[in-house]
Amino acid sequence: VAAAEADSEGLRAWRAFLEAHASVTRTLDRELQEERGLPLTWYDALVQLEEAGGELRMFTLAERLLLSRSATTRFADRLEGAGLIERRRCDGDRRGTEVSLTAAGRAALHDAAPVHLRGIEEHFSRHLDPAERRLLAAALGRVASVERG
Amino acid sequence: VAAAEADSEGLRAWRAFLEAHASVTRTLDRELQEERGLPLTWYDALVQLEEAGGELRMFTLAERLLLSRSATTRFADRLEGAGLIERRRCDGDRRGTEVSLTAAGRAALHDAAPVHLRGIEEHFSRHLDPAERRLLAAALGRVASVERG
DNA sequence: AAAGATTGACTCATCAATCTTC
DNA sequence: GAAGATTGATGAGTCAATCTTT
Repeated sequence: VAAAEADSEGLRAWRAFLEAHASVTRTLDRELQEERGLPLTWYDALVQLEEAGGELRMFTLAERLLLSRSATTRFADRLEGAGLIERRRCDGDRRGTEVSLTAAGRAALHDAAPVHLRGIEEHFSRHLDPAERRLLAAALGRVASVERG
Repeated sequence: VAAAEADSEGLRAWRAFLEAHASVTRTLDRELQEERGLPLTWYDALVQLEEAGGELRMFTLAERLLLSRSATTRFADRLEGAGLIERRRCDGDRRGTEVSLTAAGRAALHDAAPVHLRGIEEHFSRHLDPAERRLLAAALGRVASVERG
């Protein structure tokens, strides 16, 4: 995903942004896959569940993972097949499905976390000085929150 | 694609980076599609060709688009089917295939460019002041170039 | 009828194997 | 045999339609 012809500073920032995203996410996915056999998307799902206290509704999981509902259904099929999560009909509202981490899911997450965190440090944070980290967090957080809404 | 549990500044920057990427690229793709009927991936391919002087080998196009060779073959099939590019056997080395922009391809590119550039300005650059733009371009350019290898 | 989740048809990516030319 | 490109099988995402529960 590149950009266009003119070369304003904003456009240069955008292109660098795209290139950095592509190269770093590919590297992180490859490392996690090779060292722990876990795709980055699976890791993300486990993180979301853990941060939510171990349990989420399909609907909410879809939002957090930036996936469509149907993609989340199929994704949950795979994670459930691998024994990392469980599905359960909601008690209050039986239209809904609750997804929760299994013991194996928690174990996979804790096994993978150091590799992933090391990767973020090594392939991303390490290239930024403290001021740049703060600025990126603030500036991109602003971009994300405005555009999400 | 989210990240993990600890909340160092580097990790906060990484999360903001991921969120910003997801929301902005989705918006840009949707706008380009709605207003010009062109997927962002197609636009990118046309830009790469134009910047290369209108002609590239499949091999090189694959590298620039960060796609596998086979994905590039199928992608070129679609673009060729739509009349935006042409394939031609290389003169010097007849193993290779040269891809070039057609007049329709150039027209589609020039038709789409203003929409895309406006989108980058509106959904990305606008949220950054001049100093932030410079810093992002420099810092992320560094990340990308080191990680690209 | 609307909300939550799933399924069907389709698009687009990847790896491994194959074909052609060097 | 190796390089460039393509094809086959498969994985994973989307939208539209469907099923169940409210």
